[in-house]
This record gives sequence, C-alpha cells and structure tokens, in this order.
Amino acid sequence: MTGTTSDQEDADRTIPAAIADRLRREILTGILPAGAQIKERDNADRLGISRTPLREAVRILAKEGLVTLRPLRSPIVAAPDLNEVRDEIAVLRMLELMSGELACQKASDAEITHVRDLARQVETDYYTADKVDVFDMDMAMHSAIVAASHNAALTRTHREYLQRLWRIRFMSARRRDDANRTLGDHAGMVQALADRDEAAIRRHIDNHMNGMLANIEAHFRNEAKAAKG
Amino acid sequence: MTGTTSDQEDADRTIPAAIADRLRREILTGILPAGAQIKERDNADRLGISRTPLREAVRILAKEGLVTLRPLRSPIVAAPDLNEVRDEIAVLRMLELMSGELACQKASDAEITHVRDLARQVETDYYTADKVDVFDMDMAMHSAIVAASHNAALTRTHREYLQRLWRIRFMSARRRDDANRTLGDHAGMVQALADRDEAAIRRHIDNHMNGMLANIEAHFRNEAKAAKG
DNA sequence: CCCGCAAGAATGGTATACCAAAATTGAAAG
DNA sequence: CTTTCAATTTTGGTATACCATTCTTGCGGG
Repeated sequence: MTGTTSDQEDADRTIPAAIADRLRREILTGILPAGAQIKERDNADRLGISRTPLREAVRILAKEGLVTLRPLRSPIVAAPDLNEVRDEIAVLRMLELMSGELACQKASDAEITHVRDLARQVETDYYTADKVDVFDMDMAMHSAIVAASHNAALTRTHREYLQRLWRIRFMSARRRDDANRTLGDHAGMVQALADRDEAAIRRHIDNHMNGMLANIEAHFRNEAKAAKG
Repeated sequence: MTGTTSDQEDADRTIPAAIADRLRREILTGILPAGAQIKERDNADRLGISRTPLREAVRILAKEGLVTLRPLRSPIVAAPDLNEVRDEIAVLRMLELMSGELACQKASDAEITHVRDLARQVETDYYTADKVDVFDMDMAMHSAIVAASHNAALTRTHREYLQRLWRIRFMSARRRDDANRTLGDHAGMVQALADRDEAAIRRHIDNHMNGMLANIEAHFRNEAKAAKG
C-alpha cells in the first residue's frame, strides 16, 4: 500500500500521487474516519500545497473508492455498508480464482519462488511487525500471485479491489483467531501454485475469501451492537 | 454510451462529466485518433471552457482507459495492442459469466423482461440504425443482464470494461458476417435467463466472447497487413 | 422554548496568471 | 547537407482570484 501511485504502472512520483498516498494512509488507519469531510482549503493548507493538486489527489482516492465525491459538497471518506462490501468480495473472489488458475498455467519458477518468499515473510512477521506493514506484505503476496497470471488488466482490477477493501479488512482483522487459517491458506496457495494444481489453489483461495468475509460480517455485527448498546 | 457520467451512479451532469462524454465520443468514433495528443489549451478553447474542467474530463477518460497520462507531457488517446485487449477480454468474459450466473439466480421477472426487450430492439435495428446507436443498445442489453445480478461492484467494473473495449469492438465489428452469431447469442442468453439455466447462459456468453475476440484478432491482422503493404 | 428564515461565512467549481520542464527551431560548426 | 546546441516557444503543473451554491448562525415571530 505504501508505493501506490495514481495511474498506470508505477514509478512516477508526481505530487498529487504522493498526496494521495498520504491521505490514503490517513484514511486506512482511521486518522480520517469514515464519513469525515475532506475540505479542500483545510487539507491543502495542512499539507502545504494548493487546492489544485489536493483536488487531483482526492479524485485519485475517489477512483479507488476510498472517497465519495458529491457535487458542490465536500468529499467525504467513504463508509461502505455490508452489502456493498459483500458485493466487492464476491468480485474479488472471482478475480482471485481466475488469477490462481492462470498463475498455475503461466507462472515462471522465479515468480513462484517470489510468491513463496513473500508468504514466508508474512508468516515470520505476522505477530511481531506493525499491523499496517503486515497488511502491506499480505497484499504484496496476493498481488504477486495475480502478477504471475500475466494478465495486465486482471492485475490492475485486482489491485483496485484490494485497495478498496483494505480498510475494512484491516479494521475487521481479528489477529489471533484467524492467524492459523490465514497462514494455512497462504501455505496452501503457495504449494498449489508450485504443484500447478488449479483445483487445489481454487480451494485454498475460496477458503481464504470465506474467512475474510466471515471476519468482516462479524465486524459489522459488533459495530451494530456497539451503536445500539 | 451516451449518458455515461464521471463517478458513482448516474444523474449529476457536472461540466467535466459532460466534457468527458463529448471527448469520449470523439475518441470512440475516431475524430480523435489513437495516439493523438490532447493538449489542454487547444481543447479547452475548442470546447469553450477553461483548462481546469478539461483536465478533470481527461482524468475521467484516463480512469476509463481511453487516454494515457504522461507526467509533464500531453495526454494521448490510448492505443492498446492486441495482448492488452486479449487480457481485457479475458477479464470481461469472467465478469460476464459471473453476471450470468448471478442473474439466473436473482433476476426479477421484470428485469428479465427488460433484457428481452433490449435484445429485441438490437435485433430489430441491427441493420437499419446507426452503427453507434446499435452498439449503445448492445451495451445496454449486456449491462441489463449485469444489473440483474444485483451486485453493484460487478456492475461498475463490468461497465468500465465495456467502455474500455467499446472502441476496438466498434472498429473490428464485421457487421454482416457475425450478425447471425451475435443475435443468436443474444437470443440464447435471454432464453437461458428466462429458464434460469446457468449452464446454458454460460455457454452462450462464452460463445459470444469467443466471437468478439475472433473479430478483434482479425481486425488486428488486417491492420498489420495494411501497415505493411 | 422552538421554528423559520435571512444575512453572512464557508466551500466546491471555474478561470487565469505564473512557473518549470519539454518540445521546437534555427543558426553555427563540421 | 547534416549535426549540435542554445534560445524560444509550447505545454503541463501549480497557485490564486473570483463566482455560485451551500451551510451556519442568530435574530425575530410564534
């Protein structure tokens, strides 16, 4: 999540992209809570730039789904409800299943090794590293599988969905409870990829997504209970 | 394609969205050919607005994949190569297959009727109406199936892909040759939806996409031949 | 005490001025 | 005639001024 830029590919480092990175992190970590207004003048002053590049940054985040634009009103941090998130996870599942199959067919040995290394890094740091960093590594590992599918459009769309879902996944992760399942899924995916076993990788991806959805649904239930109690 | 706006949902009609609509049509119809520069001052003057809303419009088209942004250089009309298009069609196929299955499960009778009406309209006007309008109707019919899936994220992403592929599909459509197959696929999809037969709709969608891909590959071959000869 | 509403403040949208980087041009050297 | 390279022009990026709309606020009537 750290080095995400505005548009195609990577490696430009334009000012709006950098501002978008900063705002994104503030949103994902809750410094800018869901529903908060992002006023152009306030934030431009706060970040030491003028309104023009800030507007561009907000548009980038709107495209990613983290911010909602409203004509003639302040943009607000998006607050997706459970139904929207469910829909997005359903699509993400499909994208990952497709990626897994294609990766089994097309991944190079080097790419498989890279995926395994990333999975090991996640496993090693799961309990010790900063939670945000763990999530970045997790995302990098999934993205590496998708990249191994050698489908540029799939890679781009998958990244968009991961970004959109990043915050809610982050907020709903219940570390201890699901560590074994998550890490087990990862290991299973890596092994299936190494075996180029499409059925197996589908199974592990599906399991992974079911766990993610269960966490998020539990999070929404807790939130609703907290709002009522 | 006519009423496509910038961001979420429909029905705002902000100036940049209207400018984006106009530029989009100019790109899709070839008034702005692939590879052409979109200079901010020239186009702002030509369209009677300032550079600011034009820039917003270009960003919208960049997000749709119709133009390519290059830092410190003029944006250019995107010119995807065959490999990129193949990747995009592969994802579109997956999105449509998912939509078809979900639509068979969740579509209301009214939605199925609506899809059938749109399919009939395409069939009626296929040879007589303006080619651009036929493509709009075709897109509306496919979008109606996706809408019947009742998955907002899927609907949004599917529309993005259709938009991105609109121009190349338009340019590579070989009317007479494929009319029967195209219209047959449509009829099959409608019937499968009415029967709520998931396997059948998958079959027809797959056939439809194969035909589309074949057309586009033939188009690229002809283009390469024309460039050489 | 509450509601309606008008005046002022705040805010997003647009136009424009200015800057820095890139493209262009043209003259001089070979 | 070709090639270099520096001066000029062109262009995208940013800052800022201005406008139209929306939001606040507080006064007055009920």
